[in-house]
Amino acid sequence: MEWKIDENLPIRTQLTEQLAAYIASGCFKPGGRFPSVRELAADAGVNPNTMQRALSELEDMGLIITNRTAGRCVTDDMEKINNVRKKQAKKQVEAFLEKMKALGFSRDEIADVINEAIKEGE
Amino acid sequence: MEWKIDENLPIRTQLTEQLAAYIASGCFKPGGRFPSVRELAADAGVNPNTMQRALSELEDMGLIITNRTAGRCVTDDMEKINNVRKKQAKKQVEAFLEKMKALGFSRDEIADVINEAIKEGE
DNA sequence: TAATCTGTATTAATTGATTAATACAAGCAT
DNA sequence: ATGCTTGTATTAATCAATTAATACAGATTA
Repeated sequence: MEWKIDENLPIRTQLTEQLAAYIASGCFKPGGRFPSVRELAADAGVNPNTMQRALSELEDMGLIITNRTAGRCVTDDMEKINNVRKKQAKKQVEAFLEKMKALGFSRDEIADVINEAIKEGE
Repeated sequence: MEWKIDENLPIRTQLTEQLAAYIASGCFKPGGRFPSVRELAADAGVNPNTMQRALSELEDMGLIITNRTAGRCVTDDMEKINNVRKKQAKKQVEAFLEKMKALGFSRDEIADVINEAIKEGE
């Protein structure tokens, strides 16, 4: 499992976002077992308390289900997962466009730059 | 002057980024007068100390020049300004692509979504 | 000259996030 | 039944960012 944590930004937020992305992208199977708080915390090199809060947020989003003593599992509600995926993507797109516009990029310029970047990555 | 501050993220970083964008996009004329620390701080609703640090970062980036007692002015080095503009844009593009990939979006999907979003805004 | 503005520096207080160190109750497997 | 793991809760400590309240020196301006 891979973690990209920027020490300068709130950790809990990043944990939530990345775990949500892992679920949304199918890295965690819908309906499948979800790792324990302590396991995830150790893996991410983070305090269990912080991870616990991130998981609470994931549950609020409806992405995981908690069984008090038997651990957690990923929701099997594919519609919910897809909704979260779309919502997160929309959020990223909007934030990106806003920042590019602030830098003075026109719509056309943004399209050019992004298409160029996508090509380069191949 | 417009400020978009997310209380959950480090303020100084956001101030620096937004001011850099204002300069990069030409909202502040190259070579022109730059507002005082106190003025900017009051306008942004932020502590002068925090704004001061943001301005220090802007100076480190070479975007503004400080005249100890006569205030500051924007650099007239257009090349420097353009470099910063490109650098910031690249940073935004890369961060955006990474997050979209984490959500399980393919290159084609990303291209579709972004082009759609650009169209919609018109 | 006096008032005002500039950037800068300093120290303390405050606030929030994160860590740390536990503890507890419930389920599950041996 | 015993030991293990689970999620959860609690309290204190730590650390960094931000705010607050000043102060100072130099330049400008009226």
